[in-house]
Amino acid sequence: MRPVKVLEHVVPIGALAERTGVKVETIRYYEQVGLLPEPERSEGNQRRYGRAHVERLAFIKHARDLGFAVESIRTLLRLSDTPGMACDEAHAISAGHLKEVRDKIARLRSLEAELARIATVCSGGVAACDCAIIEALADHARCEHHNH
Amino acid sequence: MRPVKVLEHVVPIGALAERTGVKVETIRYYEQVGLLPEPERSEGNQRRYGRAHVERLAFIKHARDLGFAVESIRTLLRLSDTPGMACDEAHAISAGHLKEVRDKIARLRSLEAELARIATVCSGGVAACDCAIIEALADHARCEHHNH
DNA sequence: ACTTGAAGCTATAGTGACTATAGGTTGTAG
DNA sequence: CTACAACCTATAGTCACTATAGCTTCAAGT
Repeated sequence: MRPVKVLEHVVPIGALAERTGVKVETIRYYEQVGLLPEPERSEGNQRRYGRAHVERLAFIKHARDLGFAVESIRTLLRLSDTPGMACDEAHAISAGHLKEVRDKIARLRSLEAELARIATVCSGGVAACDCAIIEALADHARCEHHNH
Repeated sequence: MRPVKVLEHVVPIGALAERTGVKVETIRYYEQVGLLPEPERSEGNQRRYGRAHVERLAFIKHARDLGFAVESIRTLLRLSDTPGMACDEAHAISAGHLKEVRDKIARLRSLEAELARIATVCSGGVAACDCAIIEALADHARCEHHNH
């Protein structure tokens, strides 16, 4: 049996990137801002990640995909590291973020309606248009979008 | 009749900010990046804006509120400055932006569903939760959100 | 053993669209 | 004439990366 020189779960940064779908540069960035702990290094000073890093980075990736801010993720990670952790706080972060997402959706729907209106004004051919889109943008008074 | 020292439509930057709802710093920024032309200056080197500036800044504000990128606005302004302008191009920019907004809405709705699911897992009391939100984030396999 | 080339390293600057700060000057009302 | 708000420039900071330059290390092939 050959000596186990490289454990299956000890991987360089490129492999970690491939496994988690997070870019190499982004991984180094997460380390820099303290989201991902500093890993061991090879003799030649290259990063070597273990199973714990893979899991932690997967957590971060999933949370980022869901739109959580890095600051929120930092808190969530801290909570998950705490043994008898405060579930309330995690719930609050999650609920707060859900509210933000819903607000953003509402705002975008309002924009969508206004943009659709503007876009159709000009679709009737060159005759009516000199140019209706430009005019719609210039003339706020005629705007049905009142969020602002 | 008193001499018309200050025309009603020649205003300092603060008044322009108030009229358009754009912050003073942002106005200077727009000038810096070439969206808003450099205005006349007072003897003491302070900016003095005329009616044209008010209108142009209102256009920019409206377009930004609608989520157009500064780069798109630059193009739209160029088009609106052209006499026999290319309405097609304005229409394309507008339609492209509408598509972006719709894509963004779709993505956010997917996030919303997943977040709502995660948030409810934990709402049944402390018993079931150690902590379900953290677990949901850690365990991507159980995730119903498949955009990523 | 040696070469080559991909993958890794650090440090720094750039992105978009502002926002904030420091430290100075001007305009105007009392 | 004195306060003081409003203005000025220049520079740095925000967020979450992304890109670049100029190196070193690793692993596979000859």
